[in-house]
Amino acid sequence: MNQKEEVCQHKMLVTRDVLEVIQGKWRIPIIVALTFGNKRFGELQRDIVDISPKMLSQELKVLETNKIIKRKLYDSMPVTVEYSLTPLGLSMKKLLDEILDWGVHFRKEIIGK
Amino acid sequence: MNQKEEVCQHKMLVTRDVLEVIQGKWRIPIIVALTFGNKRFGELQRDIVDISPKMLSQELKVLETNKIIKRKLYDSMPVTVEYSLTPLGLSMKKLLDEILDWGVHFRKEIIGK
DNA sequence: TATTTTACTTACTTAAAGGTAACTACTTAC
DNA sequence: GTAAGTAGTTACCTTTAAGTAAGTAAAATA
Repeated sequence: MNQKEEVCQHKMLVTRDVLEVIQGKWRIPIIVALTFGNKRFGELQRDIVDISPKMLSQELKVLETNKIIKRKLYDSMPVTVEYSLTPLGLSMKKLLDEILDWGVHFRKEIIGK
Repeated sequence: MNQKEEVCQHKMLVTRDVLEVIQGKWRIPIIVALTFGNKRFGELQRDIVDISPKMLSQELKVLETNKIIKRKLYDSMPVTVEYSLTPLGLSMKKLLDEILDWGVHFRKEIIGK
């Protein structure tokens, strides 16, 4: 295997790791929503149209496990929970921006404006 | 709905479009492989470890439909086919770089070096 | 004529992701 | 005591994604 092929193989490995973390219909939207500020369960459910409480709960857990988001419980009168991005989550900012940039570009090219 | 919420909703919409295009286990790896140069079906199969001809063929078709890659047939002695990135595919370079950058960062943080 | 090479396709199966609807637990307000 | 708001959970079902194994086609090579 030559130099170029080795670099290619390594990039593919890294890519797979990333995909495991961000894969699925809801994770990126959840992270994007949280870039607009910390939010409670109900707020996320309102912001992310069509997500069910089951999926939201499930994906929040995965993101927490991967240290992308943080869950904070306030034992106020009706219990409230606040979700926020961790430093690792915040470190996705540039990646998210590129997704959005390319998305806008893609819409113009394919979907046509 | 206030300004901030509208921006949030719009970003979420764009995100969903992007996810539809790059979703799945194999599409990003295929695109990454092609950033290393044009390749034939067999080469892609060798580069992308574990992909079956069925999945490769299927995903190449989707990427072609979305104008990310181009398929060129050479009617040489045993027929050969060359796949390459279109301008739209090439425009993903920065996005791919960010995926890789963040992936490297993520490995350090979570998987631990 | 049989084998190899290239690029797939097809039929079938399994596994993973996602959706739906109803329910839980706790507290406060009426 | 009943309803409403918080943040989920649970069981079940459907859909989609992915894997497996074998087969196809066309031409050149031996």
